[in-house]
Amino acid sequence: MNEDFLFDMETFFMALADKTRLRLLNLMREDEICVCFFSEVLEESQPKVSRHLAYLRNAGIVEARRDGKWMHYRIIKPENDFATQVLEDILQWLESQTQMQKDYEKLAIACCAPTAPVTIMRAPKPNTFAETDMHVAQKDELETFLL
Amino acid sequence: MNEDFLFDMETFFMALADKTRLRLLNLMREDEICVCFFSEVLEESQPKVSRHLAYLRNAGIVEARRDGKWMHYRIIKPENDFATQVLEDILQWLESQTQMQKDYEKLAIACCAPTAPVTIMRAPKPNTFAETDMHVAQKDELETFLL
DNA sequence: AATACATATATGTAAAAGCGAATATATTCT
DNA sequence: AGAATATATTCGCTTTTACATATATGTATT
Repeated sequence: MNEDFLFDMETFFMALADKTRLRLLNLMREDEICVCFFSEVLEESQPKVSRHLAYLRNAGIVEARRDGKWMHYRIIKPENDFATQVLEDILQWLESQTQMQKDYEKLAIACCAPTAPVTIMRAPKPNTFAETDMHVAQKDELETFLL
Repeated sequence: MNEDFLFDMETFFMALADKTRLRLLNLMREDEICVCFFSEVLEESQPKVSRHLAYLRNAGIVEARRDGKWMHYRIIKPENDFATQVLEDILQWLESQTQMQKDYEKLAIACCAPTAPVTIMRAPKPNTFAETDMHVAQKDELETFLL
């Protein structure tokens, strides 16, 4: 599907031209993620996260899946093949950035913490971290990150 | 050079999130181009073109070269390797779009026209088209495009 | 140096995007 | 059904962006 009239480049790039949205994409790069984790990890209000996710969804970059009360968002392959290629490049790019790496570590630690913050206490963990046990080293990091 | 603090992804994508700027990039995809050609081909005012070129320049995507009265703009390799990769993908993407193909043809025809429009009469042609002679078929197209 | 022309910048205004707070909706639990 | 939880949407406001018009700057020509 490369019919250009079906895919709006402006909307696509506008969706990527925002730090919050790039951070959201980064957290989704391996797995679908529940909304409350975004809010917790990025330390942003729930409405703000929700609005930015809607923006990404309108641009055809992510899609949502309902799971009871929870909404999980994940990156999808855009309709346009060129967009898909660009998106893959961008995910690699994000992975290379220190800020994004920090966010991602914080997600990992939040998922593995024995006493989760209230906001995500009952929320379903991303599969990537669902089964992981926390190591001692990570417990130490927890202090640093969640303070 | 992939130090992320040296390269602002937001600015980069914001620069790409505008149709006028994408059209400008498309016209530059093979060669540097003089400002008055942009204005002529896109049928946009010179100040508007100039502002958008400044935007692209701030984002580190194009650079300008002065040639007497004329300013030539061309695409440059961004500082960041990931940005370079994305930019290459985007140029291919542009090339695939019918709107962009039309712009490009119009550039070719404007450069080859025997009686150039006033705005570009004395302007230096892009090298790509500087030596080209116009074919009969293109002369016919001229009527369609420049009317 | 004065003029003319090409390009750049500044300014005023309208449109759009972002945000927090409050509210609405959907789902589950009791 | 009603309360509680998770997410989405709306509203009023501020900030940003885009465009048009006007003005300034830089070259070339005279």
